[in-house]
Amino acid sequence: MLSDVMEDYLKATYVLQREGGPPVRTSDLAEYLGVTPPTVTSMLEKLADRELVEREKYKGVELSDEGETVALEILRHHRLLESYLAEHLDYDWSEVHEEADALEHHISEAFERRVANALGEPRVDPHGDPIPTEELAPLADDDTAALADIEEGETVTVARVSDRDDEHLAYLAERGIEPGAELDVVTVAPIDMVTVHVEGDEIHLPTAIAASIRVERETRATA
Amino acid sequence: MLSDVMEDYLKATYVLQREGGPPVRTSDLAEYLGVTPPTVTSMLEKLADRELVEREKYKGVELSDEGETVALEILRHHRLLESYLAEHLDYDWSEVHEEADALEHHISEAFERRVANALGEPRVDPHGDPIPTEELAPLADDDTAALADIEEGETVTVARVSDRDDEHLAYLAERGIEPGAELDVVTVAPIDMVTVHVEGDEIHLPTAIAASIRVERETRATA
DNA sequence: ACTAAGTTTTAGACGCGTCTAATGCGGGGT
DNA sequence: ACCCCGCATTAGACGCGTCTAAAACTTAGT
Ligand SMILES: [Mn+2]
Ligand SMILES: [Mn+2]
Ligand SMILES: [Mn+2]
Ligand SMILES: [Mn+2]
Repeated sequence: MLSDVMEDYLKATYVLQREGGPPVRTSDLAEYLGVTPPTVTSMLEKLADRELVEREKYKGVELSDEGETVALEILRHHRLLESYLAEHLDYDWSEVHEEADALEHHISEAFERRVANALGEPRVDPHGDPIPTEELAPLADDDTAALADIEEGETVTVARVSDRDDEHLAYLAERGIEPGAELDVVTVAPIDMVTVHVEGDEIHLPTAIAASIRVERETRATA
Repeated sequence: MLSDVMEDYLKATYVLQREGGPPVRTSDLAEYLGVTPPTVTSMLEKLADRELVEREKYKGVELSDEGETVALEILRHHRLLESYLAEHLDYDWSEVHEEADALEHHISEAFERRVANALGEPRVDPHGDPIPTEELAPLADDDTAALADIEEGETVTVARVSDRDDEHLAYLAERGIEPGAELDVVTVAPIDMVTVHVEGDEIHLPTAIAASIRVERETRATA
């Protein structure tokens, strides 16, 4: 009953709302989705009519519970697909995103279930992002920090890497910076640069990239 | 560059052309695709403009070489997906068709390759239909006969079952009539019915169903 | 050769998702 | 308080894939 495109707007709104908080603005969605602002406005009207978002004109939009559920459903598809491609079809975790984006709107509930089952009901995808449960319960708040904000001398564990950019992902993959990796933060931003040690290697990361790596401070997650 | 819908028209044209020969008529496509004849006419014009079909007005349409290649590509996706779902995701061969139909337009060439590889480059799908090669070479002509046309007393091997109808498929699956099964044809059409023995069981098949089961007479294929 | 039946095409419309150009709103700096 | 500027919305258009209703063609039967 919802088009692919509507599902993408809802997913985008969810992601942006999670990182910037509501309301999500027209221009942010336009940029995220690669579309012009008037296009977003008209879609947002449609979504508001269907009560998938609450819209305040000129302010932006916030997902309704129903809209959030749709977003979680698509996110579950996306992340399950990424996990499956990586685990069973030999994809590298840096090339998995695009394929999942194309498929996420077209799989049945049966497919979702069987893939989840084949994977053993995973909780996180290859980038470290949480996979919504089958019941689509709201996700826990994110309590990680950006690598760019860590102090020199700290040791942290990589929790997530942004799946938004293939190039960055490939760059990090080559250097062993992936969810679960331990990082010693050596220097921060002598000039727009973070230097870390990982597995004995010294790696230099532009701040733009370091900002998209989320880390945990204590090793509390090694349960 | 081609829309999903165009791909579906090309695939449908291929299938109909294979079973009825060219030209494929507007109304046949309309019925096959569940769409009205004017809709087909307008799509066929578009396809002819792009030289994917040769069209003779009021007569019908025949695939160009390029159109056939597209059709084979989609058919390859479809049948590879069906095979993969059956083999690796625990689908029954009677429920595989719909999922493949939804996914066939959205997988990448990389996905196609990895799935083919995981399956060991299969030649036929779970319904016994041939899978086009990666190079999309034209398929060999079909030399099977319809079960409905077999004489009483013959023993035949099931080559293919039509994947068009879930209900029929489930019916046949339950009774062990699947590609590779040996059938003794006991009686033909006492009144619209074919009776066969398979694995010791006696099965009665309405002619409508028997017409959609393709069989081989000699056991020559047991190479 | 004519006509009726059936099929195909033309004509005109609609909803969707998108765009560009023009207009409208609203908050921050003087 | 006012003005500007940036952002958002409105207005109007377009291509796609679909439809219904009307017209045109084909063909088979007399
Ligand atoms: Mn998507
Ligand atoms: Mn991911
Ligand atoms: Mn299809
Ligand atoms: Mn099949």
